This record gives sequence, structure tokens and C-alpha cells, in this order.
Amino acid sequence: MPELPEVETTMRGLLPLLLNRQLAKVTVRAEKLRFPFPPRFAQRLTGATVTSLNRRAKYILIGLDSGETLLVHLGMSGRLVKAHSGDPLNKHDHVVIDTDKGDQLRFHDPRRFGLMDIAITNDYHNHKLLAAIGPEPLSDDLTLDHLAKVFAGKKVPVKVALLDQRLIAGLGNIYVSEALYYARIDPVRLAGSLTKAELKRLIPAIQQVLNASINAGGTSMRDYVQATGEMGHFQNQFAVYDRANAPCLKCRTGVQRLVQAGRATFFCPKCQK
DNA sequence: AACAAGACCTGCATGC
DNA sequence: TGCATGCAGGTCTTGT
Repeated sequence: MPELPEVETTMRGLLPLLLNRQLAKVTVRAEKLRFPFPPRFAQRLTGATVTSLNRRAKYILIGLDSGETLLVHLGMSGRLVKAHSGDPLNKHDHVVIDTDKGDQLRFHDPRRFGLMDIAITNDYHNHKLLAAIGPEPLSDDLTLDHLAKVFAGKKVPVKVALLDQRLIAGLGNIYVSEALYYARIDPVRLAGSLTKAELKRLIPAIQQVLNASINAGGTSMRDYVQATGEMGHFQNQFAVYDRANAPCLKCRTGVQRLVQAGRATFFCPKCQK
């Protein structure tokens, strides 16, 4: 999926389209996404005005003047893209929202791993899907103490631990490989085995990679585009991800690919210990 | 409690 | 050309 940088750039791109706009019409064209839509989904959104746009982990939160918040997760292949009312609908355009300005927001998701739900705005952090999620990596909530605490005794590879949204929010398969490369940590190491010094390197490595990707408009490999339809270009800056056998940017050793918990990991066997 | 594996889907690249 | 296989940015659910 879209990971944190892609969700963040999508959310930012939606600001001019949605903020202070009324949702004039909501059309649901799929039986369900990852989960069934909540009761009276379209009716509860219709007529409401968007008062805020935020991101939490990989969720986009669209706050409404009705006191409810539309929650969107893009899954693996989801896009939220601006369109115009006259444009022909495409296959996999599952939800279409017309604004009072004549623009459309379309949720397009071939694999339907994405989801939409509605939370109570004042209590959204207790929503089932958000309640257990760990600290935002780009906020002060991500501290050395926190990482040390949640990694202590963990017998899963650090690569796998960093994908666990309960321990730290927003990271996915691409940025975990990239962050571990910059922190010079071997992805196979068990999370509980990392020293304080290594954890201390890991935090800025994560933040640097996420910020660099946000600045590049995210990563566009297959499905992802920004809300404007533009591609991101962080894929041109990958150090290790999707670069199996290519030379490490620092030492020229071949980048290695392995599979952990069923997912590809990329790393430099010489630089990462 | 912790961890691994299965499940949910479509589309695309690859190899026979 | 057609078909089978494997792989893809995620994460909830089920099983050990």
C-alpha cells in the first residue's frame, strides 16, 4: 500500500478539493471493500461539510460538521483522486463523492483491500481500527524510551517488528527496508537484540526516509498517485528497496533480497550489521 | 501472550 | 498465443 508518505501526500492533495466543501452526493458502487460499509454510509455523509483533514498512521481522517469523521484506508492498491463530474467512471471506482463545487473525489481500488468507515470525531482515537496503533513516527511521541520498551524481549526480526502498527505507526515494506539501511541495522536481527545506540540511530533514519519521501510526493510503483493524479517520485531515490543485486550506494556490495514473514526485504549485507 | 500462517482481491510480468 | 505461476506498497483473523 501506500505507506505513511503516500497517505500524507494524498491527504495534503485533498485539502484544496475538500476543505470547507459540502459533500453534495455520495455514490457507493461496490458491495463492500475490505469490510462492509457502515450502516447508512452514504446518507450520513451527504450534506455534511468538511471541517478538517488529518492523517493517523495510514488512515486519512476527513472531519465533518456532523460530528462524524470519514475514515479511509487505501489498502494495497487504493487511490483517492480528484475528478470532474463529467469524466467517465472507471472500473474499480468504488465510491464517488461529488462536492458542492462540481468536483469529484473518487476512491479507486482494484484489489479492494482498502476500507472506509465512520468514527465519532470526539472519540475517533477509540475507534476499533485506531485504538491500538502506536506513536506517529514524525511526532515527539516516538521516543527512544518507547522503542526500547516495545522492542524489549521481542523475538521477531526488527524488520517484522517495524511493520507492526501497534509498535510504531505508518511504516510499510518499502520504508522499513530503507530506514534499516540508513540506520545500518541488519533486518534479520531480533528486535529485542538491538542496543540503545542502534535504536538511537533508527529513529532519525526512519524520520529522514519518511520526510524525504513526503517531499518527493511519495512512491509511485504500480498503483499510487497523488490526489491530483500526479506521480510521486521517491522510487528514484531508493537505496535498497527493489534493488536486488544492484550495488550498494555506499560500498558497491550487491544489495540482497530475502523474504521475512512472507514479504520481501532488501538490505546491504556489508553495511548493515 | 507471542508468533506464524491464512485470508481477502486484481493485475501484471515471467516462463513454458 | 495461451496458460500457470508468482509477486505486489496491508492488516485482520485464525491457528499453534
